[in-house]
Amino acid sequence: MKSNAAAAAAFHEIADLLDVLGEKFKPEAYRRAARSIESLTEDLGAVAARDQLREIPGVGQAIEEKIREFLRDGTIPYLEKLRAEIPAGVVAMMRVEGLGPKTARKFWTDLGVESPNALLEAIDAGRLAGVKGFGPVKIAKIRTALGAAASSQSRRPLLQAALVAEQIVATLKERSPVTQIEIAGSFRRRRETVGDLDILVTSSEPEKVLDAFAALEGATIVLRGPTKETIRTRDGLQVDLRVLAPESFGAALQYFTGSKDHNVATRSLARDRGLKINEYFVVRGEERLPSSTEAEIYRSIGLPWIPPEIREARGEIEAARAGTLPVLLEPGDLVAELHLHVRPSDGAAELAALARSAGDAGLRTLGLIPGSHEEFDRLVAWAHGRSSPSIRVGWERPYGAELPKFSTAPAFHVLSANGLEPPAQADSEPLDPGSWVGHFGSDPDTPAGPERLAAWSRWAVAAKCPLELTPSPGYDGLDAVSARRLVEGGGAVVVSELGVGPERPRALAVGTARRAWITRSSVLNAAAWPGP
DNA sequence: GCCGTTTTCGGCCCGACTGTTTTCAGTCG
Repeated sequence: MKSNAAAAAAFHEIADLLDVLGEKFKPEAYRRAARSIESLTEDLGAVAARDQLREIPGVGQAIEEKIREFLRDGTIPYLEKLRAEIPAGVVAMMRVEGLGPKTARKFWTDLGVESPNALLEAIDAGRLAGVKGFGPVKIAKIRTALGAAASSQSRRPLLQAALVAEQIVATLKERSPVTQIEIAGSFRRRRETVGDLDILVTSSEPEKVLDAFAALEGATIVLRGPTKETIRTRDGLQVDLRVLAPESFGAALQYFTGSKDHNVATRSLARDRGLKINEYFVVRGEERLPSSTEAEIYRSIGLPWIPPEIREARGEIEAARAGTLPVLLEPGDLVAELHLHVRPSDGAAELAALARSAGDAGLRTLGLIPGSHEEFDRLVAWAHGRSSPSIRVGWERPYGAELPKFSTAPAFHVLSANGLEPPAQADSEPLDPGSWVGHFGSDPDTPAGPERLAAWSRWAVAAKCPLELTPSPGYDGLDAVSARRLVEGGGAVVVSELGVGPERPRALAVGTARRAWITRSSVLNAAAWPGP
């Protein structure tokens, strides 16, 4: 496998192994290159063929050579050497909560402990007692973390995190004196998966907010200081809360939204202007510049405000500087929801309510998908002549499956990839007009990997077939990197929030579209789309 | 290992928090 994702994985692994060796700056250098490669909208092989690997941020001479080795042989000798030197379990130990490279290395070299399991045995055998730096509290914590490491997943799908986030924000607003509240981090950037939630608040009574946060149902307190508190929810999601002074809110929001690479770039711009940006203020010498809003932070470095979804150091700083930031898709740009499944039990009253919600949400067209032939006919009859919104009845079937005979042709076709790879030939399958492909994962819990999504977007460019974005990027819908690849190639997307009721304001599918630098002109169901 | 409209060498974010250590090291974000 010589995909971008596989190359990135190799560099991430090199970084982890170098961490164990105690290298100070190399791991970050390899990680930076890995992140750049992950967000590349082109195949690494194509970039190498043009001899432009060095243009990838974070790729210099040494990493360019390793990329070429990888593309040629599928392996990197340097990585092989490191693997031979360091047991894989030591990296796994480093991953355990509260353990880092120093500790993992110490256990390995001083105690001969080479894996999390071996560490557990060593603790039970009392071999950690008396080791310098490891008191009873720390040992107990490690023991707990070892138990948790096996069961808790690290990152979870965006949608799942959104449900938790909404709940927590609503509760804090209701039960504590918060003035401003915002979720920062990768959730705000609408990454496909979220590792933790970073909640920022301002309040005149911080203690009360911290208390309310600690009292959230099912919460376990991980740590609590005067300005910062961390809990773990019942299902294992870590949530950080930071209480800030209002004059620092913009600086903190910018700082904790990231991404890391974006912040490195903004800080370097600040340095060029004789400024420093930290999580509290923009500082010129001793002077604190206004830092209560993000716009002020960006203004101080001569930039317009940059939408959080594209803060990934993938050209947004340059675009902001040149005044060419894209006008990203907004929820209000969507004039149609084209992916709404109708339940067999939905009678005329329920359908009318759906239509009303859609109209209330500002939609001009609602696309309904029945589950059976009979329902199809019933819906077509019901939909006839309706307007504001007008109703279209479509059909969903696995990609490649034959379309059943209908008395009236479906208005649109959702073709489910269902975990399959795209056909090798773009034109192997004649597509009905009004077709697009979605459901890339094999089931709701299994995401399609970046390789498969990239393959579908390559296919879609050639086949001139739109692909679907949903609230579960990488799972049922396209991820942002592949979506950007698709529209850069001239392709289009259908943005489906999969609902018209209260869940619609979440706009997670729109978030993914924004992350992919998508403007409304590439969106089939947005106002400005030139038409099929 | 990467990077450079102040540097091709010398930087690379740094503050909060915890446990243990009596002044700090490690982790985390």
